[in-house]
Amino acid sequence: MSDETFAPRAPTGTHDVLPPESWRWQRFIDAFARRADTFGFGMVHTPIFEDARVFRRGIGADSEVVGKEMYEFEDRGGRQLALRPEGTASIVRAFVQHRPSTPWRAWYVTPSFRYERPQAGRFRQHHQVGVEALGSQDPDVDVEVISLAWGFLSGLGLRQVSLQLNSMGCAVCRPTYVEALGAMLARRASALCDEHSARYAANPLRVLDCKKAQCIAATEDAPKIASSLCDECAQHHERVESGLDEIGVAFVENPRLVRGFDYYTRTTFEFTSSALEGAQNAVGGGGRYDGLVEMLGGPATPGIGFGVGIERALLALDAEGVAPQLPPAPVAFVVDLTDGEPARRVVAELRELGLKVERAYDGRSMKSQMKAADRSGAAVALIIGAQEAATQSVTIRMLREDVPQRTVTITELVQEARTTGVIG
RNA sequence: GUGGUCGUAGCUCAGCUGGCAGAGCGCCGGGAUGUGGCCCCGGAGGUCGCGGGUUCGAGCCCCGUCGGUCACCCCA
Repeated sequence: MSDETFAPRAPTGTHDVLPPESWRWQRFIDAFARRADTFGFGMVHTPIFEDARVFRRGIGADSEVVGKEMYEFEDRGGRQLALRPEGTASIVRAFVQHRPSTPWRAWYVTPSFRYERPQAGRFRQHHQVGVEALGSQDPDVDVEVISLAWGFLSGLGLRQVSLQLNSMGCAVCRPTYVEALGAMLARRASALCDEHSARYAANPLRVLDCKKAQCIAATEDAPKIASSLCDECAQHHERVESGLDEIGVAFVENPRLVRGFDYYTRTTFEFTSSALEGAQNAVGGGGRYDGLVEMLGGPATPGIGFGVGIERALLALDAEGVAPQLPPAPVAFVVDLTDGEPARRVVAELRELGLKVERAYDGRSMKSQMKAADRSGAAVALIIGAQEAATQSVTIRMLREDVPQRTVTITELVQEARTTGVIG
């Protein structure tokens, strides 16, 4: 592309987040951070790229996300790296590397990359907040993790979100089930959808998740994983369910819920919004991954976590009509007609008190500055003209209420602001 | 990867069977000399996504291409 026509844009499927939208993001992340902290999770940062094997091993080399959608590249040193396609594997890699004492609880906020065709609610770079709890297989941890997600989503104001729950079994009981399911699918291969009639054998579980009418019909009476769980898994699942009942978190049992990553064992769950039309209705999901730490070279360590998509959750809030909160307006806007030191002093001293103060620049006309003051949403305009500058004072003009304006010295203004926390 | 749809001012869009590129909003300036919103006047701002083709003439028709958007698939 020649320089004359070079007009850069954010790459396909990526987006800039500007005010006021960025304010919503900040609030969203803050709310999650506070809630995660009350549950004892500490924030963890990991690099957004990893040795590609970190993702390939745990998520599954033949999974959609790793096999077809991962951003992979070779760096200048010949290393095979990949941009993070989901949050869990990196955290587990960090756990294996640093071996913190267990139980270990981490929360994160991160971009996540998948090479997909963008559409409503789906991007090549999206963002998630999430948690991972490592080192315990207690079903109470499952319940806590799920209730953290649930409480967070409803705390945002979401009402049309439902929780779907399933158990994927473990290394002991799942193979038996998958074999039985595969055998059954083999007998009906011709009844499956085009894609799965040829590929069901690679991962029979995925067929259960297929939304095509043929597959749904052909698997209607397929064996349910719930009925082939081993005793330990069945007991674990029951305790998760009763725990959720106890604390009043409603869920629907969905034996067809199969998530896209191979590392899941036992508890899996997904939060879907009925306010989001179409297929992109999952706002969050997660599950237990009792074998993942070992797969990444660590000691046998159980774990469970979830991720919530920031863009999806905000989309769901919009769809439910939850009004976004606006950033706070400045408390004062300084209108300066003298291009003088007093205006700079007022702005600096008020900001030093922690007050949000704005002003105009470039020596604009008073009319222009007053318009800017009004548009800023400030409650008060502090006017400094030749008169005020000469006496080190400001004229306080209230913009939102009908009261006479008054003039005070800058020293008085700052003193008043210091004691009352407001101006005017 | 497949398909639908749309690309005209910063934003939202109009532009007739092909004939001088427009509006609203926003922005800047002004409306008796220091006062915002409402109103009035003026101004800046465009290679009509890009490249070919047809034509006396293309924003409009044809082909290609890039991008946005929506859906399939998959997922947050």
